[in-house]
Amino acid sequence: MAKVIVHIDLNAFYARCEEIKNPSLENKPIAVGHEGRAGIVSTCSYKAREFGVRSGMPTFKAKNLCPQLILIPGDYRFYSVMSKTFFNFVKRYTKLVEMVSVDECFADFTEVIKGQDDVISFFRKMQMELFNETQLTCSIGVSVTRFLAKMASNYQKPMGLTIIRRRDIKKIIFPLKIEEMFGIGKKTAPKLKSLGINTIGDLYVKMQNQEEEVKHLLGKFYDTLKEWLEGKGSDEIEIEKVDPKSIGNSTTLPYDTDDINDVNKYLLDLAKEVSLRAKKEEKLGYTIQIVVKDHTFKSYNKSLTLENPFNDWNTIYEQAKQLYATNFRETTIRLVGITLQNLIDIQDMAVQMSLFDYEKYEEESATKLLINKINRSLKKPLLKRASEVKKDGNS
DNA sequence: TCTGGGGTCCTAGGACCC
DNA sequence: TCTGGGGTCCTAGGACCC
Repeated sequence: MAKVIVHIDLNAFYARCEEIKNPSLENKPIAVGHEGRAGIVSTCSYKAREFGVRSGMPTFKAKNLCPQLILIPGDYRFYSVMSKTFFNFVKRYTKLVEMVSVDECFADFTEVIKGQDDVISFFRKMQMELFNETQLTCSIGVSVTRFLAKMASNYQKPMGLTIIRRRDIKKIIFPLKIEEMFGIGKKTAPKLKSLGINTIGDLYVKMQNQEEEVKHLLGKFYDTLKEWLEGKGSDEIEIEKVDPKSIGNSTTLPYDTDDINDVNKYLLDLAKEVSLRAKKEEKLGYTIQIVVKDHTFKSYNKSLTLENPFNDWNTIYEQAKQLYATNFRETTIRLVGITLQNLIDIQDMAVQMSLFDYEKYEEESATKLLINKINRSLKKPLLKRASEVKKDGNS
């Protein structure tokens, strides 16, 4: 029996929040984002979109398109409160809710819908209820898989409601432009177009006629896409919060620079930020990665995996500094970032060691990492070498 | 005055072990 | 003795999403 999978998307969420805070902004072109170097539009109102303003657009460009655009700095605390209100609202209907980001969720309405003879009216009522209680507007997509529900919520905005049954795929999904397909971005779309694929339906047809060509282009993704288009994609809702796989921070510098001392100052701030977040999440990481964008916007990653996991700012900073110095000393850069990867739970680590050892380990991890590094290079047992190195260190 | 910042997942080559 | 093949880990880069 098919499930009823719903995707709910809050329309122009940040911009709508600003309108709720200050109703005089309603029906005006507004955007959340900051001015100046590297300022971009985070979200804009539908009025602003009429002028061609889009999210991700540099703010100066948005201003050019729409001189009367009202730029508002983000009030992320307020957005977070509104976001929680939204999720709590959905959870009143079903506990099977998966939050995908601040402004969207998947939910399993299979049980809720049983016995409802007018599904459309049911979701319309829900949509109005959300609006009346919170002033938030949303688009709702109802289908049998996550992919189709997502495509459905995207089909009509704002305040859209779209139901896609399996038999509607050809009618609703296939005529859409290929770039409107979830998972196809601005790199893959042109490649598909060069094969004569302009719509999602074209893609599906080519999957039958020119299988090898399309497969070569899409790799492993081919099978996933095919399943999606046949209505056989995943219909599972993940209720539990997913464990982060990495924790990172990055920043665009106020000016391009090749001064390593300048960069180190930013690396220090980033290291502290990453450390703080890792500790809050109770995670340690084995791998540190730095990311750099040069003045032409090309990005580079360099990473390093250590023997023992860590999350103290000191180790993060020292390793990042090292990675930077060995790879980018001569580069003029505009952005730098640090990411901690290969994460494990602190508990898992602490259980293996005694708590006492763990606390000590945390304090000394920077020293210990160094010891391990030396040990590895000498290929000698840890404890023996550690005592020797300590002695050396004290002398 | 081009292009934020947070992520996830995939690919591919090389090192290394057996 | 100069050479196979499988598996895993590490690293770098790229595509995509919100």
